[in-house]
Amino acid sequence: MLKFDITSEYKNGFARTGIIHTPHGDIRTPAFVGAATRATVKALTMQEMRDLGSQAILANTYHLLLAPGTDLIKEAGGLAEFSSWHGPTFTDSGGFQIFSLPDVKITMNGAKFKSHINGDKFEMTPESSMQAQWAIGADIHMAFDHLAKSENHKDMEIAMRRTHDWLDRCVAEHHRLAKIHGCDMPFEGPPERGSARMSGARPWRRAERTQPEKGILSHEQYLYAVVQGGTFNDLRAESAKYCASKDVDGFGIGGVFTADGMDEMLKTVNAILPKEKPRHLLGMGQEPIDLFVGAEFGCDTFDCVGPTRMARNGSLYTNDGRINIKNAKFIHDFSPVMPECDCECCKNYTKAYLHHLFKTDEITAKVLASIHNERFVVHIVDEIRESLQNDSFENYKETFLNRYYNN
RNA sequence: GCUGGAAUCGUCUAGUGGCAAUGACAAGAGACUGUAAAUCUCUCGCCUUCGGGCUUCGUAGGUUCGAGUCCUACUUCCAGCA
Repeated sequence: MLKFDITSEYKNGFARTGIIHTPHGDIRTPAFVGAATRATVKALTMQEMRDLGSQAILANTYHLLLAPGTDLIKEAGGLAEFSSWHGPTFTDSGGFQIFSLPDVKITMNGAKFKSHINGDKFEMTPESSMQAQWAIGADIHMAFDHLAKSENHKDMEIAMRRTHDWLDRCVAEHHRLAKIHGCDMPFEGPPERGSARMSGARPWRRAERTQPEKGILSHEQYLYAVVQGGTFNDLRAESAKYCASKDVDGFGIGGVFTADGMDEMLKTVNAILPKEKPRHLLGMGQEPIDLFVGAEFGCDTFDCVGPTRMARNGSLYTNDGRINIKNAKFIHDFSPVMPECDCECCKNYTKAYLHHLFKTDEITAKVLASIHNERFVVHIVDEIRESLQNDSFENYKETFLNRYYNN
């Protein structure tokens, strides 16, 4: 079982701070997890990710299945080793991507789809997603879920029930694979400070483990169930109950697209999910309000492609709202993107310079912008964690959001 | 000097008698939430009460109901020959 220590609980009964102990190191929560879909955070090196304070990354099973193939990642020693991240890792199941493709056929077994790269036909099932994720070897896996994009209650209910059926199969397959990998021993707790596992230099491996099959990743891997139900809180409650009853290590909350109504939904879901297991809010974090509301109502980790995608497109976060660095008004602006920011971009470069890099399509433009945006969201969640611990969350939230959204 | 060719929106470019006139780039702005995203959308002669109005294809004339397109002259540029 994944070890999760709750270090403080907030007075509203939902928010908390904690530490998730993974085989590749600890995650102090709440935490923003960098989206490294294809085993890389676009435009950034893993060293840059470490330097900007990222604690963990999330890769995608669908993308890694298509390229370079999950067996190759296993051969390389797993996601952390392959990518040189050497820290805590998550994988998404592939459900979200597959159900975003144009030609998806849902079958009894799972979902049939075509590669967006070359049209190759694939079928993904709960079992194959688990197998792929075990080959990729992230510390935390997501159950294969059906994300419906409908506004219709009946459609959402059908998708939710399918997600629940698939969850049972995911759990069974996960435990089968855990046994094969020699990871069925109880987790013994966090490593000692200064150990290889704490430093993150190498994947942590247990000393007294039965010798695994050759080529099999030997570290513990954990499974999160994914709560669905869309915008319907009765379905959310049902889904949370179902997921809570399963033998999983934590929970993903999926199918959320906007902060509107998210507070009520999270109150419903997180009141049902067991407190002692971590919760990941899937895909949310492009808007600062997502992070505040998410943490306030009991989510421990977040991932989102928004910050880096917007960075590549020239949209940069500041405490006064987003700016488009490509706008002509920045041609002569020799101040940093955000003077209060401690990132490499803001400490060393001006808006005028960044504007120039973007207008001339220099690669560095995307690098520096990505460093800044990723640091911005990582920092917000770090501050949220601090403020929850010293009981200043409400004040921080109000001050931040007022300034961000009223400028 | 002679001969031939060419001049179209910031740039390059399509357009041989019936549309403010093609496409690309540049420029201006917007979008982006478990990344089919180094992507996508809009604007791009001037004015507009969004119906339309006005002025445009080197310059000046001409032919024609109608000219970026045909004719004449001029200007500039390019190539070749002197």
